[in-house]
Amino acid sequence: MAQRRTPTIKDVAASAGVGIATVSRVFSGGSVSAATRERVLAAARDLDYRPSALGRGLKLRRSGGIGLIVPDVTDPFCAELIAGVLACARTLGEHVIVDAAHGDPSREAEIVERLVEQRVDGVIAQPAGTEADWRAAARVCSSVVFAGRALPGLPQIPAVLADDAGGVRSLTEYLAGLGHRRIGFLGAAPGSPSRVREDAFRATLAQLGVPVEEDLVVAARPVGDAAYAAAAGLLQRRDDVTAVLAAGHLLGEAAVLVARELDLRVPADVSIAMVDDVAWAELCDPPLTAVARPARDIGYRACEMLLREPARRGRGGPVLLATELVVRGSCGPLRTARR
Amino acid sequence: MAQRRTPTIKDVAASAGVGIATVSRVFSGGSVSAATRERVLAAARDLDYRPSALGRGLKLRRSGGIGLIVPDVTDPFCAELIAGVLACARTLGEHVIVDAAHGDPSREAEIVERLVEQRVDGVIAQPAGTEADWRAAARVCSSVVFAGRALPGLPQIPAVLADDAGGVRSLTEYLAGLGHRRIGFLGAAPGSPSRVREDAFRATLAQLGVPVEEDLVVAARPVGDAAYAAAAGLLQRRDDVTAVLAAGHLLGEAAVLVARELDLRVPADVSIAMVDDVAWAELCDPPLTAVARPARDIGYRACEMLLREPARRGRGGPVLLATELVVRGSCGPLRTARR
DNA sequence: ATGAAAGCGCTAACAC
DNA sequence: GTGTTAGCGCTTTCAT
Repeated sequence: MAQRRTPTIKDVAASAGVGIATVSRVFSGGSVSAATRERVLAAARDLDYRPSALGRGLKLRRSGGIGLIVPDVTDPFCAELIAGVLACARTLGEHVIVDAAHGDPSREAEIVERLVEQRVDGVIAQPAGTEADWRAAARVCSSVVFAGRALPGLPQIPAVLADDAGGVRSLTEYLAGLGHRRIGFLGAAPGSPSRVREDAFRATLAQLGVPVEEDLVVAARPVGDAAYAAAAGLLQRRDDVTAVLAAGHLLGEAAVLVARELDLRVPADVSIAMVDDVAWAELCDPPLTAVARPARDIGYRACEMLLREPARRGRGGPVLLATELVVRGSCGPLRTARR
Repeated sequence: MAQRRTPTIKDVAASAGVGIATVSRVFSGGSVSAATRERVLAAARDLDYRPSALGRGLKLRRSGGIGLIVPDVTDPFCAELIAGVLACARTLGEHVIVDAAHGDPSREAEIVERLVEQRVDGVIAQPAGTEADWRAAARVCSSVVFAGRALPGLPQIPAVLADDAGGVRSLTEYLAGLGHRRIGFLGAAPGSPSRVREDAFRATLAQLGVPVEEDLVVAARPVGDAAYAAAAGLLQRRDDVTAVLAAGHLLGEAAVLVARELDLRVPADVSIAMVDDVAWAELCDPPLTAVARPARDIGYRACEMLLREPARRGRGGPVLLATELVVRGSCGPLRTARR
C-alpha cells in the first residue's frame, strides 16, 4: 500500500463527480443539495480527505489560530491562564500556539514576530517586555490583549487582570485585623512596572493608621534563591516582624521555607499569607492563607475579548476580575514578640 | 494614517526593484548578491513586511509547527513536559500548537483532526484514547510520538517515557528497607492500560519475599474526590497499614490529606511516598519522599525524536528516562501498629 | 545572480 | 444548486 499524495479538494471533486466549489461548500457550510453533500462526504471519507487549513488560510488571510505568550508554562498561574484560553478558543474553533518568553523581552519579541508570520488572528500575552516593545508589537499584530499583567503606558491595549490591589488590600486588612502591626512585605523586583501590589499594601496600611516601615518592604526577583534570600534577610534582620505578606507564590514559598529553617512556628511566631492560591497552599502545614486570582477566568475572558469583542478593544480601561481571600491556618492573632 | 493592506512579497519586490523570486531568496536563504540583499531588506523593513507562513506553508505543504496534546496543561507533570517540548521546538524553529484532551478520547480525536488540517509537521501526545483511536490517528498524521505515556499495543509509534517501573521499584525497596511490610498501594484506575506501576510494586514485593495483600492495593481515578475516597477507604479499613505508596501526585495529595484528617502523624504513624516530585512535595510538612520523573527531558526528547530522527521511529521500543528517588522526611522506620 | 511563470489547496464571485 | 475562474503569498524550476 503505497503512501499516496495527500488528497486535495480536487481529488474529492473528481471522485464525487462534482466541481471543487461544491466540495468547498460542503466543508465550509455553503448550500448544497442533500444528495450531493452525501456523495461528496462519502468520497472525502473514502480518500481520507482533510481540508487544508493552509489553503484556506491563504485565501482568507488568517490562520484560524491565536498566539499565547506567557512567562513560563510551568508556573501554576500561567498554566491556569493557558487552560482558560484553551477552553475559550475551543468553543470558538480556534487553535492556540503557545510559547514562553521566560521574562526575556527579546525572546518575547521573536515570538511575536513568529506569530505574525503565522498570521494568527490575534495574540494574548502576559507581557515581559517594555512598553516600547509592545507598542511596536501592537502595530504589527492584528490585535493584542494582555492577560494577568498589563503595561500601564499602553491603555489602548485591552487587558484582563486580577484585582491585585483589592486582593492585597483584603490580605493586609486581614492581617491588621488580627492585630499585626509589623508586617513584612515581600514584593516583586524594583524594575517591575506594576507596583500595584506594593502600592496597595502601603495605601491600606496608611488608611488603617499603621505606619509603613521602609525596612519591612523588600523586593526580590521572583526566582527561587533571590526570593529565599530576601525572605531570610527580612526575617533575620527584624525579629520583631510578626507577619509576612508575600506578593506571589514564589515569594510565599520562600517565606515558608525560611520560617521552617529559622524554626519559627507558623502562625505562633509568625503569620504568613500570600497572593496566589496555588495547590501547595492547602497541602503545607499549616495550610496557607492566600488570595486566589481567577487565572482561568482571566485567560477565558482575554480570549473572548480578543475574538468576540474586537469593537470594545481597550474601552474603559482594563477588566478587573475579583480575587478571593481564602483563610486557612497560617495566620494567627498577634501575641508577643517571637523571642 | 490609513491601515494599508498587509504587504506581500510582491510589494517588496516592486519597492526594491527586483523580482519576487529574489525577495524569496533573501528570506529563505538563497544566494543573492550582497547589494541586492541590502536593497530588499531595506524595502522590507520599510514596508513592515513579514513573510506569510501561510503562503510558504501552502507551497511547502507543511506549516512549520507541531501539535502537542496533553491531558491537562495545569498538571505539573504535563506543564513540565510542555516546557520541554517548547524548548526543543524553539531550537528547531517550529512553533507548537497545544491543546488539552482532559482524558476524553473523542475530544482528543477532534484535536488530532484539527492538527492534521493545520498540516502540522508531527504531533506529540500523552495519549488518552485507546489503541484503536491512535492506530487511526497515526495513519492520518504525518508522524506521532508518545510522551510520558504510551500504548503498549502500538509499538510502532515511538515513545519517550519515564522509567516508571524502576521508580516504583526504588520506592518500594526503600519502604521495605525501612521495615515496612504492610504497604498500601494507591494506583490508577482499573481501565488504565499501563499498569506498569502496580506491576512493578507487586514484582518488587514478591522479589523481596513480602506477600502482596490484595486488600492493600487499591485503584482510583486520579481525580480529587475519587483519590481521596480511595485513600480514606484504605487507611480506615486497614489500621495496620504502616506505609502508603501513591502512584501519582494526586493520589499522594489525597494520602496526605487523609492522614491529616485522621490525625495520623507522618511518618510516626504512617509513612507516605509518591510518584512525581511536584513542587508541594518539598513544601508540605513533613516534606514528602517522592520519585521524580524527568518530565521536561521527556518533552524535549520526544520533540527531538519527532523532528530530528524520523528514521529511528519506533525502533527498539520506547526510550526510557531514569527517575530519581528524592528522600525527604515523610518515611520513617517501622515502629509499631499505629493504635 | 536574477526574473518569469507555474502551481501549492482553497474560497468567493460570477455565470448558468 | 452547481461549475468556472481568478487569485491568496509563497517557492522553485527554468531561462537568461
